[in-house]
Amino acid sequence: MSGLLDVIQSAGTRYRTATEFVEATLREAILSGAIAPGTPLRQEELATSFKVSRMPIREALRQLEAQALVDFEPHRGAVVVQITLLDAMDNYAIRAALEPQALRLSIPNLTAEDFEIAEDLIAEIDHEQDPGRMGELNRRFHMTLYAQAGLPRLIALTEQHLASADRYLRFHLAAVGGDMGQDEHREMLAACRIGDVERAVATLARHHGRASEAMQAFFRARDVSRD
Amino acid sequence: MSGLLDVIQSAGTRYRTATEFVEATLREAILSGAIAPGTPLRQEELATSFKVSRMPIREALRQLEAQALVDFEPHRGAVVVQITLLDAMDNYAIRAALEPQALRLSIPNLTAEDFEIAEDLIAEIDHEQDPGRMGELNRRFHMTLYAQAGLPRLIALTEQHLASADRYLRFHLAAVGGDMGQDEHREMLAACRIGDVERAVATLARHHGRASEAMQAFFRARDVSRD
DNA sequence: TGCCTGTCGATTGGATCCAATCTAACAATC
DNA sequence: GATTGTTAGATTGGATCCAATCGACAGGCA
Repeated sequence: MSGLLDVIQSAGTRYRTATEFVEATLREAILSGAIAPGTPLRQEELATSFKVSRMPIREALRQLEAQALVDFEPHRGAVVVQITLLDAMDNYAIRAALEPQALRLSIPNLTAEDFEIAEDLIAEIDHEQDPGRMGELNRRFHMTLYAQAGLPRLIALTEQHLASADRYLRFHLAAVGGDMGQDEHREMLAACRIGDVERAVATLARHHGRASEAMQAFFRARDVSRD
Repeated sequence: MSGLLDVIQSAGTRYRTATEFVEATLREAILSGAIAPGTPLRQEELATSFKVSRMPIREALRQLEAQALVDFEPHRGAVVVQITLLDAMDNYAIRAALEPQALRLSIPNLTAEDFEIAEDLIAEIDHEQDPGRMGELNRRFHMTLYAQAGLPRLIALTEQHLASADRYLRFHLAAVGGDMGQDEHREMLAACRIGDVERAVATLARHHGRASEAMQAFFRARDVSRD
C-alpha cells in the first residue's frame, strides 16, 4: 500500500481500503466515458497505474461486474460493457420504473430546503455548458426529489441507474439537441411543491418518454454499430 | 482447486471458476435462509468448507456485497444482511416498480407455450406444501410472464429482487396465512392471454399491495427485533 | 490453398505468505 | 468499582508466487 493511501487521503474523499478506491475510481471512469466501452481492463496494467497489486483490482472488478459495468469471461478478463441501443433502452426502462416509484414515495417528505436546492440546480443547469457537469447537475436534481423516499435500497438502485445513464449522455444530448428537458424539470418541481404527486409523476414519465424516443430515433438514424 | 471442480461438475450446473461456484452457492444459501441473517462469514472458515483458498471466497463476497446480500466492514469482514421491516418494504417497493414494467413490455410477446408453462406452474403451486419450493414455483411463474420483455438488464434485475423476496418468504407466508395469492395469479394469466395489459398490471399491483400490507401488519404485530 | 495441430507468450485464476487492524481479555490507575 | 491503557490472538487486506487457460502463429498434412 505505502504511498497510495496518502494520495487517496489527500484527495478529498477518504477511502478505507485500496479496493474501495479502485472500485470508485474505475466506476467513475467507466460512467464518464474516460475508459471507452469495449476496452479490455488488464489487471496487471491497472495494478501498476494504481500502484497496488492485482488483488484489490480483481475485487473491484468483481464488484463492477455485479453492477453490470464490465463483462467477465473466464481466463479472458474484464471488458468495459458496450453501449448499444438495447442497453440504452434497457436503462431507460429501468429508470422509468424506479424513478416514479421513488418520486411518489418521496414527495410527501420533501422540505422547503429540498425545493430550494432543486431550484438552484435548475438554474445551474441553465448556465452550464460542459456536458459532463450538466449530467451531474441533472442527476443531482433528480436525486434531490427522490432522496426523501425513505427506502435506502430503492434510492441507491435508482441513483445507480441514473448514474449509468451518464454513459449515454453524449448520445442523449446529440439526440435531443442539447435540451436537458428543463421545462419538464420546472413543471416537476412545481408539482412537487404543491404536493401534486400524480402530476409530478406524469411529468417525469413524459420526461423519460421524450428522451427515450429521441435516443431511439437518433441511434436508428446513424446506426449503432460504431462507437 | 483439485477435487472441488469434480464435485461441482458432477452436480448438474457447470461452473467455470471456483469464484462463480462460491458466489452462486452462498447466494442461494443466504436467500433460502440456510445461512441466517447476521451471521458473520469468516473467510478462512468458508475456504476450508469449500476446499478452496480464501481468494475465490473474497471475490465472491465482493459480488454479494454489490448485490446487497452481505455487509462489508473493513477489517471486520462480511456479515449476512439483517432482515428488517424496512428491508422488506424496500424490496416490495422495488419489485412493485420493476415487475409491472417488465410485465407490460413482455405481454405482447408472450406465446401459447408461455401460457401453458404458467398454467402448469399455478397448478403445481396448488399442490405444493414445502414453503421453499413454493417460493421457487412462485418465482418461476412470475418470471415466465416477464421473460419476454426483451430487455435483459430489466429482466435480470427483476429476477434478482424477486429472488431476494425469498428471504422474507417465511414472514410472508405467516403474514398471509399460507395464501400465495393464487386467485391473482389466475387473473393475471387470464389477462395476459387476452392481451389486456392494463388489467394484468392492475392485478399485479393488487398482488403486491396485498402482500406488502399483510407483511407490514405482521411485522408490526410481533415486533421486528427478533429473528 | 486450406485446415488441423502443437507450441509459446500473455494473462488470468488460485494458493500462499506477510502486514495491518480489530477484538477481547487483563492490568493499572483513579 | 469503573475506566483507561496494554498486549495477544484472531482475522482481514494486500503482495507475491505458481498453475491453468487462451490466442496467435508456425508448421505439417491432405
